[in-house]
Amino acid sequence: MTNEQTILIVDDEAAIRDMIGIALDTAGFSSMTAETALEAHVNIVDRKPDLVLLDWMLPGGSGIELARRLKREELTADIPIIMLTAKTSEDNKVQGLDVGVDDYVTKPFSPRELVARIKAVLRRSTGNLRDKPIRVFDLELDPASHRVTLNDHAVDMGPTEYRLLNFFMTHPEKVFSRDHIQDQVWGANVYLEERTVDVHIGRLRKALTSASGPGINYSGLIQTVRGAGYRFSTRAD
Amino acid sequence: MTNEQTILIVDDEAAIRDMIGIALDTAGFSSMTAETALEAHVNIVDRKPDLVLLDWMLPGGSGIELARRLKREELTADIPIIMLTAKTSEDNKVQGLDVGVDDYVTKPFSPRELVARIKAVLRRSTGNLRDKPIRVFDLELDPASHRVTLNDHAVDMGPTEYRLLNFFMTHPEKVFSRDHIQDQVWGANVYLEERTVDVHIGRLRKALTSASGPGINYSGLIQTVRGAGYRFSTRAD
DNA sequence: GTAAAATGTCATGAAAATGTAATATTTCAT
DNA sequence: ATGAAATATTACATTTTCATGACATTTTAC
Repeated sequence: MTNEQTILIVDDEAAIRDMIGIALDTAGFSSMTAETALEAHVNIVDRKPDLVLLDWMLPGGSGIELARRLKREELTADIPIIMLTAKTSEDNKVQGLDVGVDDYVTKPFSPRELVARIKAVLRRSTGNLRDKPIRVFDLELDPASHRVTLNDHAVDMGPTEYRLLNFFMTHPEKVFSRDHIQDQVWGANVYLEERTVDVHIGRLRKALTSASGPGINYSGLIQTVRGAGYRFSTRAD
Repeated sequence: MTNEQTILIVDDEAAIRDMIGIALDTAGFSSMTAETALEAHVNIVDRKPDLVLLDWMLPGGSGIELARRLKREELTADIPIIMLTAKTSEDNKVQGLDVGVDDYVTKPFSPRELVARIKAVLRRSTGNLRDKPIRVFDLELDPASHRVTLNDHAVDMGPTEYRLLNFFMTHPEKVFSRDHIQDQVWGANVYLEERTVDVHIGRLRKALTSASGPGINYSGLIQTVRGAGYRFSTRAD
């Protein structure tokens, strides 16, 4: 499947994980699972799911702790979280939403309800921030259509170069080390040669160059910072 | 580098401690070791390592206990912990690990994977906070973008000159001996000719001069203190 | 399945940065 | 003024870092 969204299910009961997994599968999502907060955290950092279903009542009360932590760290703060809980207490809700959790589903729930909530949250979170096109001069990256255009002409590049450019355009005027770029673009704990980043930077520059007209060359936006990494900047190098 | 990061290895097997120690050394970390949870705790409080590698199978199950304790105490809660676990023998016990540990690695692991995970965790925990730009008149050094500007024009300099200027701008109005500058800019355990500092001072001054307009020359901020060293000062020499 | 596209690694050469030594200049006490 | 000491500047060999093209392999589209 082309662009299936991935949901991470975090629950210590296998029966619940299976049930949810089947429901998600039916609804056209792919899913992965974790039993513990630790396992979940590693999975999230490594594989960046589109949404996390998180059981409130994980052993050791670590569900809420994990949620707080995910929202605190920049790398994971954008990933929507739906909390699952058996309790209907208002306290929990307040506490959970306070942490920045996106929604809240109480057990027992129907698969249909769960799927509906998931879709709603995904729609909301992708609709707000990530769907807005980013524009720098005549260079535009449109997440909705997954397209990059320069002077309204499509810029041809591979998926990795797209993610790279997307990361740069959403984090302008900052240096990033090759390691950091790997974390953001490839996912943490993917072991690549450091130079691989260079190669993709080169490919991105080339794509921008061949799309640039005779005027300014947009590849100049991707700047090499010797000894430090790379930087996306509109200012002269 | 200015601050070499220190990793504490906590494992009861000497062979594993040695192996990890060598791997870390190769990767440019310095390391210290502890055999028992008690010894580890003393080391941590005493010497504040940047990260702890903790075997959870310490005698008496004290590895988990130590992790829990470290995360509970405010003084040590911010120190990242990576758990070393044997093969997932008893999943039930693994759940007890949900104490806020940052990552885990299952034995046997490759040194490469371990180092990559350590770097990733360190990036996540320390990379978030970034320093604010420092400005002196029209000279600005911005750590986030790793850039020096003078009247909004980029000042071109090498990495060493950047570190040098960064050190001076964060420690203005004080004289520093060449030795002290070496420690701060090159690192404590690097031996250089004393005159090397002079050369880099010269390069920094030159960079500032060629970026300065016809008005005041910013290289005057880097002042020679005969017989003592150098000083960064906004006051006339 | 097959062809095209994408990906990651390596080798190579170019460019930049670095540290040292040699030489030039400045400073200061006398 | 003069010479010694301290610092500045220059030149250069070496090392480090980066860009790029080639290539084998994997993934994707059809």
